[in-house]
Parts: sequence; C-alpha cells; structure tokens
Amino acid sequence: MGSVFDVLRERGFVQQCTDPAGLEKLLGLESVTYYVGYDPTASSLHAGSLLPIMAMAHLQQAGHRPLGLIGGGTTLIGDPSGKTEMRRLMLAEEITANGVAILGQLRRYLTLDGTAGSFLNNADWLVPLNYIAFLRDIGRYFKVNEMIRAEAYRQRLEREEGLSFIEFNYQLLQAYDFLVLAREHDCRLQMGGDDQWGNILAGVDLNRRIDGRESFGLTFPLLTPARGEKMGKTAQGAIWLDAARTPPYEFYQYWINADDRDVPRFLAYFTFLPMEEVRRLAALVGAEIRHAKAVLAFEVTRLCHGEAEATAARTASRAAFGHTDGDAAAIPTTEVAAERLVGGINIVDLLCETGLTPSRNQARNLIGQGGAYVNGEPVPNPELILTQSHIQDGAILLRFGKKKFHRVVLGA
RNA sequence: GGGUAGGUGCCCGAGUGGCCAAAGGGGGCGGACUGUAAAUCCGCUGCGUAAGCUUCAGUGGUUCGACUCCACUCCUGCCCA
Repeated sequence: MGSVFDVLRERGFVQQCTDPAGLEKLLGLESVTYYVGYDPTASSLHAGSLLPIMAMAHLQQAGHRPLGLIGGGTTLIGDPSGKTEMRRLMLAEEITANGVAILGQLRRYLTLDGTAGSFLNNADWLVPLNYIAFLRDIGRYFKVNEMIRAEAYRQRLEREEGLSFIEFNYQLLQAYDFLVLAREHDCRLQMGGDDQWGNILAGVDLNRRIDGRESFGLTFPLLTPARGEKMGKTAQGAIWLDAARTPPYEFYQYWINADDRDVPRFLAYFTFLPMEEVRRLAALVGAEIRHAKAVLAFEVTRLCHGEAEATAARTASRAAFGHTDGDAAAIPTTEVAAERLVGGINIVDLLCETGLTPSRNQARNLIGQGGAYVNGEPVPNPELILTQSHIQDGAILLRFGKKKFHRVVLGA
C-alpha cells in the first residue's frame, strides 16, 4: 500500500523536496501539520490554484492537518517571484475581504474547522512587527549574496523593471511565516509552486537556525499547459473558482477544451480518480480522448461546484454541441423583454447585448466572416432582424464561432 | 542628487512634422480541415452603418497639420554620487 507521499509522487505533485525520505517517513509516523500560502490579490482563486489545493486535500484525506494561509500581510507588499512587474499595492480592507472569499473556496476542498485544519492570515503577525526587532531577530540570518542568487530575484534584477526593496523583503517575511506557524501550530511542512522554492527553503533554514526545529519544504511543478498562457488563464481572462465570475458551464468548457497533451496530467492533478482509472483514460488515443476530457471536465466541475451544477453543465454542453437533446439551461443566458422581440431585434444589437461580442464593429466583422449563427444557421448579414419566430424550444440559441453559445430567452 | 536612455494599440516592437488608426511579430478571434484536440492554410483584430470620432505616459505650447518639435510633470532602466 502506498503512502500519501507516494500518492503525491505518483500523481505528479512533487517537483522538489528538501528531504523526500525524511518527509515520507514523518508522514507515515504522525499527523503532520502543513501549509500553503495563498495571496489574496483577488476575491477568488483560479484554476491555477487548484494544484496546491488538491495536494492539500490528498494530505488531509490521509489524516494530516492543513493550514490555509492567506498572505494578507505579504500582499500588502507584493511578491516578486515569477512576476515580471511590481504588483499594484492594495488596500488592507480589500485584501481582508478577498481572504474571506478565498476561505470559502478552500472549504469546498478542505476541512478548516480549527481542528482538522485551520485558516490563518499572516497579517495577524506581520502587521504588528517591529522593524528594529525584526531586523535584529530575523534579518541577521539572511545573506544578500545568497538571496540574489535565487532564480526569482535574479530574473528581476536582470529585467528592466527593477526590484524594489520592499519586494526584496518578501522572502524574509515568508520565512518568518513558516517560523511562526512552526512555533504556534507545530507546522512541519510548507508547500508551494516551484517558483516558491527559494522562499520555502529560507523558511526551512530559519526554523533550523533559530529553533533547531526540523521542517520540510515541497514544491509542485509549475503548470504550463501545452498551449496558451499560464494555467487557469485564457486570453479572455482567468478561469475563476467563483461561480459568479466563471459560471460552472464555462468552467466545464475550459476543461473539456483542454489540449490532448494536458489531459493525462490534468486527470492526475485535478481529480481524485484512482490512478488506474487515470491511466486507462490517459491511454485513449485519437477522437477517444474526448471521453477522457469529458470525465476530466465533469470531475473537476463536480469538485468545484458540486454534483448538481456539474451535471447541469455537462447536459448543457452536450445539448449545445449536438450530442443529445438535453436541457441547455446552464448555457449562459440573457433575458430580453418580449415586446422588443415583437418589434424585432437586430442581430448586431443582440450580439453586443449578450456580451458575445464587445463592440458592434466586431459583431459585424464576425457576421461578415460567417462566424455568427442563430439556431445553428449562419447569419447572412448584419441587417438580420430576430423576432419571436426565431424562438425554438423557448430560446434563441446564438453561437459565436465553433464553441461559444448563448441563449436568449423572453424576460419580463 | 548629477548624467543618460526611454515610456507607442492585449504583449513585444517600428515610426521621428502630413502618405499613421499607426509597419512587423506574438497573442487572440473567425473560416477551411478535424475529434468541442493539435498542426496547417486563408481572413479579421480602436469606436462608429457611414461621414467621421477618440488613441501613441500626463499637461500645456509651436504649427495649416504632431506619435513625431518645445516646456513642465509623472514613471522606468543604466552610469555616477
């Protein structure tokens, strides 16, 4: 029987670890408290954050104790790691509100009841810090020549943007976080993206040097999808975990549209399917891969938004793409007053109103290129007027290109 | 603080008085081909039905006319202190 560490390893979560053998042993001996920090820079986490969340969930399922840490204090400064430019400084109230929202999202994956796991904000101990005391007690352990050797800082130093002093301090604060968590919550393990390796190491070092306490660090691979931007980001924007920002239907579509090459690891990372099943699905070839994508999309959506939403998203997706005649209600929908349809609505106006198209020019452009459809029929010209006769099964189905659907229904 | 080089559309990056809504590339989008995949090929990519309008860090100025010239402001890199 494999250990949790084996599970993490097998699923591809382990990029670097300060002491794999030691950590594996510890995880086998006792319930270990571990943490991952999340930056409350937005009121929602996005698909990219799912990787650490899933890792945390695997560990909790094995009986270990997660600490969900919000970087409320560090976000007041800005993290330079892997970022090409300095973050906008944010207001404290905004950061706190974001933290609350993020906690709600973490709770869908983790139990953070204060016993099985906890939720913390580093603003609690970072904000009251005394500068002189901090320099004396913590700062003395950091060597600048070592720090600038770290990849994250080196990149910044080489770029044109420069690196401000407060950002440079991030590593000290993150290391200090680990020290505090180790002392007050007996936290033994910090995990994070591979770009956090330097910061995590700094914390492990600090624990050893100040308290003589052994702690561990583990990083996840930085996920770069086969095509496109960072994980969880599309050119249209991020894929948020918040249903208000990214409706379950769109969330589902994001995953079902995954690149073939990403499917095997996505299944391992973002679902709890047993690895035998993952391997079976990953072995599919050609058009069959679509089955694997459907499973991926459903599972990830189910974990994030629940069974009902996932089912609705799947049904709507199947209906939209012509696989079945199911209920398409989960497709993004706009209500239009009945009387307006009596007079007739111009297709360009409607395209803009539904948000399918950001401007009238682009709506016309799309129509000109044959990329706009009403109920599956290409829109012949921008002068097309839609009336009640276009309603089919209670809605007008607009389509933008091959994949973007939108329903228009009668409203009050 | 001194010197110097810069700030251009989603990003990178040309442009250096009119021919510029602004080259080129990337990205994105549409079409064809497919499997709601990739690769490839073709097209589109500020707003406006149009006339036209608003963009090239900001403000003011010179000029018939400025992204291009001048002044000041803000921001950034590099060198010096």
